[in-house]
Amino acid sequence: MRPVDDEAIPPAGPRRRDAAATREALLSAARALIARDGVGHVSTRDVAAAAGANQALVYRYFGSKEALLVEALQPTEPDRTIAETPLADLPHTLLRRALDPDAPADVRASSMSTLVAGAGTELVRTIARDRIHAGFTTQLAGRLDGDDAELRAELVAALLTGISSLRGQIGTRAIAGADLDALATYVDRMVAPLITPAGSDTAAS
Amino acid sequence: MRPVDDEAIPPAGPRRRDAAATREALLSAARALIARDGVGHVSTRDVAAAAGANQALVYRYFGSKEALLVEALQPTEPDRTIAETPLADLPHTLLRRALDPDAPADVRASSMSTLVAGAGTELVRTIARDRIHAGFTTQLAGRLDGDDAELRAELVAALLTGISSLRGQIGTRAIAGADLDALATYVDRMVAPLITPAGSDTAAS
Amino acid sequence: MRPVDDEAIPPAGPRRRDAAATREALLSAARALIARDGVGHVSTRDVAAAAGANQALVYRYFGSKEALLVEALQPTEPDRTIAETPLADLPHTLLRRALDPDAPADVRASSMSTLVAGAGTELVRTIARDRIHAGFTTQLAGRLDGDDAELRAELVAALLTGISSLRGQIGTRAIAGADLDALATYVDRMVAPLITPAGSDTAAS
Amino acid sequence: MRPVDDEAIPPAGPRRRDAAATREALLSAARALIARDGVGHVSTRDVAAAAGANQALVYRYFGSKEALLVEALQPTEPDRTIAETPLADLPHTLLRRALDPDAPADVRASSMSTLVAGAGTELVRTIARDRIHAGFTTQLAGRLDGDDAELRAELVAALLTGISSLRGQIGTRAIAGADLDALATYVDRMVAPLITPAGSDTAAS
DNA sequence: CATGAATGAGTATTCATTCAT
DNA sequence: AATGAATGAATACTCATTCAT
Repeated sequence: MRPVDDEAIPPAGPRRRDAAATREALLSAARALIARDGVGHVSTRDVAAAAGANQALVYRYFGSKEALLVEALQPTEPDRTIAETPLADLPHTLLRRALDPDAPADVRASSMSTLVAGAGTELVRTIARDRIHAGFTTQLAGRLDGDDAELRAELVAALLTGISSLRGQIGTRAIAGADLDALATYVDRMVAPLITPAGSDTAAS
Repeated sequence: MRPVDDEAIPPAGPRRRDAAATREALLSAARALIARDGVGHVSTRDVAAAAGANQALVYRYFGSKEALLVEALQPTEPDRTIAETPLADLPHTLLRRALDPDAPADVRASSMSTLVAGAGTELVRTIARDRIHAGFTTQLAGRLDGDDAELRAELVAALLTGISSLRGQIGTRAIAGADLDALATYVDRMVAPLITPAGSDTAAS
Repeated sequence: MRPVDDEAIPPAGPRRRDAAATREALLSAARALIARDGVGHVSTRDVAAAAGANQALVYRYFGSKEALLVEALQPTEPDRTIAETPLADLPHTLLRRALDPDAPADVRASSMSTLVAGAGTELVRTIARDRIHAGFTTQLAGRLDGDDAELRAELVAALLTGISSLRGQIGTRAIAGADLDALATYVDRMVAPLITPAGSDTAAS
Repeated sequence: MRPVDDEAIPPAGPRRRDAAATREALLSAARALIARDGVGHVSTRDVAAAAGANQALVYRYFGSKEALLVEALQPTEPDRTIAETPLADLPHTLLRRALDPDAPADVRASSMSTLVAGAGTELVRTIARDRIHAGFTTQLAGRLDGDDAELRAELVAALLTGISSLRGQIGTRAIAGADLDALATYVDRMVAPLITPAGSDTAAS
């Protein structure tokens, strides 16, 4: 029932007398551990050790473990993809972003599949919900015509979340093994009925 | 699955001197707790209490907490839905099964979204993977014609997993609020490109 | 700022597999430590160590450190002194009880001066208040005639509390060095105006 | 003295580059906190914050938390009451001084009941003892005729200490609720046998 | 002279697990 | 077959204190 210990996260060298750097080191250690073991499995001790810092500094800089995690789960830079990508390109663009295995730890730590995997606590659920609401329920839905725009937007999120969970967390054979282009092709087809102008077909079942 | 205390799980009466029954009581208590609080939140003490049994019996009968959970996460009866439902009806049928909030605890405990939410541990990941392999990668893929059958089958699983996560765990506004019929309609449309005889259109993008 | 380490409390030998005895050992260790170091300075670890028991047993048997302390601060047997001693003998009788240096740890742990010395926490304040209310404000006052019975009764408590604080905690030269008989003589004289039938003298100042 | 948050202690503005003033600010903050929360509840961090100073300055100026507290617990100005008040007026005069809730923080911080309530540590015990020795065992006793002068003087201290503990710390019903005049009347009567020229009656019991 | 960064030891509490009965 | 006692390691968090700038 313990998380994987492969892919060890080496303790960073001591980063003496530099508050900003220490804070960042803690955050970044937290993200690495979250990405590797899941939100539910990070302890302040491990974070401090991985950051090469004293455990008490977590409280100096963040006030509580929870506050540290909340900050670690926030994406480091705002994502304009949903706002700016042409609708037709959106599905596979988002997919590639979500599945990029070379993404830095902070991106992986704040990915949807990481969040869903840590959905055992209200904290994480809230963060995940807010992120979907902002990106999909609000932003993407605003770009969709026709009925049920919010629902259709969230279904895009659901598909992407499901895929990244199966590929990144669970590791099912076909999805984990597929190449991105093949996946992108199918995702585009599945999403097409949601984003193409609904027109008269909304009523059809 | 959110840790709520509303829906209390009453301690079962003492089940003295009946090994099989005690074992079963532990399993069933574990399932109820998993369904209510998530895999990551069950303690052997709570399970024992809910089963009206002694905590040490977990070890007598299962050897470890982990082993108990593994068994509790297995579905109690084989599901013939994937094998027997006409392909065209399969998506919404599976969706209704996955989202039924009145399903018995053992079904909810072993649901995909419960598993994904507990994906912080290798144990749970393995169980989830095996279940998708059996139901989708193997069984459903076997019923699909054309290229990439396994991948297309797993994409159905991904969509359903994503939807039930967002509805049952995260609680996003539109998906959590939608009525099942509306959801089913859209799911059918999304899945259609995957299960309709692919014919010549597999190559088209 | 650390309490005295003289008069070491030896760790009791392991008291295996006897719940009642272990519970009692914890209580009694707690009382010894309270009597020596004050309520504010007992840690669950020290109590467990002094009791020769595991720290977790504090929680098994008492639920929390606070609950253990509350129980440890309770007198072990009800005191009928105030109810049954003739009024004229009461002051020196109570004094002797309060100052007996050979009293067992449980009596010393629950003494007024110990409580007052730990008055930094609401918990201890409440216990002290309740004890004085029961013994003096209610019981003794009920036996007093004339005006201000409650106040006069509490003044008896105040004097006794003050004396035992100065003798037992602070250790002032004269009070700590005095023999009990001399002390008793003066206490009787001080208390006399409070317990003698007030008659017409209440008005006099 | 009960840890209340009502009566908040505002952080003083920055007191830059004035060693003496900073030292004084720390002392005075310490006194305010002691008076409000009790000796056992002051942390160097809180003191520093309340003084608007850096926590490390506690060590620069005092060497240790303990040394700061020792100094904070000393009365700021010598009290001539015991030396100069006519014996007959002394009891109620001292009582009013001890119970004045509007006394400045430094007086309240160094009051006997505050000291007794912090008697869990040797440090505080020593301070309390020294203060009683100076004021009562030596000074007051010097003004008393007859036998056992030191003991009788300390008994006055004991009574006053007891009363202020029950009124200010424990809060027993009658003593905490009594008005000062009533209290003073009874205190005078109790103390009378101690300070009136004892003459031949010392032997009588 | 003053600051703020860093440290190590301490706190209460919980949990999976084993042992004796 | 079952019970309840006991254990050890882990967790989040706090505090007095020291060090480098």
